Amino acid sequence: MKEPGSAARADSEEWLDRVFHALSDPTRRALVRRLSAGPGKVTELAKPFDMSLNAISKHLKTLEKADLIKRDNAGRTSVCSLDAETLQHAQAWLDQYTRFWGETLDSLGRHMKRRTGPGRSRPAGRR
Amino acid sequence: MKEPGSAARADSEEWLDRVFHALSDPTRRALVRRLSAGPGKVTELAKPFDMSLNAISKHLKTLEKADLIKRDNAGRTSVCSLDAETLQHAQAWLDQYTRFWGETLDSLGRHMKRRTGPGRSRPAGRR
DNA sequence: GCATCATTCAACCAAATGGTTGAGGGTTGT
DNA sequence: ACAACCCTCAACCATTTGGTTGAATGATGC
Repeated sequence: MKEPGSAARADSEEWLDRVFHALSDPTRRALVRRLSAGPGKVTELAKPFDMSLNAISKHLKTLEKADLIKRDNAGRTSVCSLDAETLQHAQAWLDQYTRFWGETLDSLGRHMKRRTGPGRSRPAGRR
Repeated sequence: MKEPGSAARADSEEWLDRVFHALSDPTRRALVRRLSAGPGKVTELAKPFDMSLNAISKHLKTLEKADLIKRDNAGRTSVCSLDAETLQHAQAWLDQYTRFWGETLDSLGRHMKRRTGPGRSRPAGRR
């Protein structure tokens, strides 16, 4: 079901759409933060927020569709918990860009000749 | 003008809103990818895409407002380049959650019974 | 069986998003 | 001066988003 690692071809970046979109909302990030401290029932998760339970339910659904959380349905309550694997995949995506820049800023900057190679990254020789 | 590190108030997560939102669009991610290989003029950047130049201009503006790119205005052309620092800040945010889970998956994973209890799994780093 | 709690579904709304086209506004070249 | 070029601004449109309320579903408790 999850394709971050598997069919990661040009088409299936869709999951990144969902993940980053899910993370672009402060309420949902707050939910992620809360869930990072342990699972919780929906009503419990909703309590701190100044909006209807339904709103939170929708936010959780958004997070779920992004595979950022999973639900454990136990009777009449459903317990949500973080699925950090997806978070890691998102981070891995960012890593493609931040890593190279970390190097550039650090040490690579000076002994980096302009590599006009075919595919590989070429450090922006900026400013 | 950038507050990722400084005023970490509840409100100022706004920049994360912008960054993650900016990254939630495939066109904009493609632009980021392209820019990671070096700066480029707007028309040049727009060429590979199947949409109007104006659309790309707007996407670039979104990326700019998120501090993900910066513009260098040279005469009638404006050259965009990646500002990976912001990308790094976003990654740092994710790191709060993925780091702790990396551990969990690695070592903690096996002696970790399914903790469906309300107890809590493992205190993730707060803040 | 019936009321109640926990959660989701459905309809609705205002606002934002992603795209279009068309009109400018500077810059450059002749 | 003038046309061509690069890019942004403005208006517009369809669709999505984030929120609301109200009803429906389903498990629990009396």
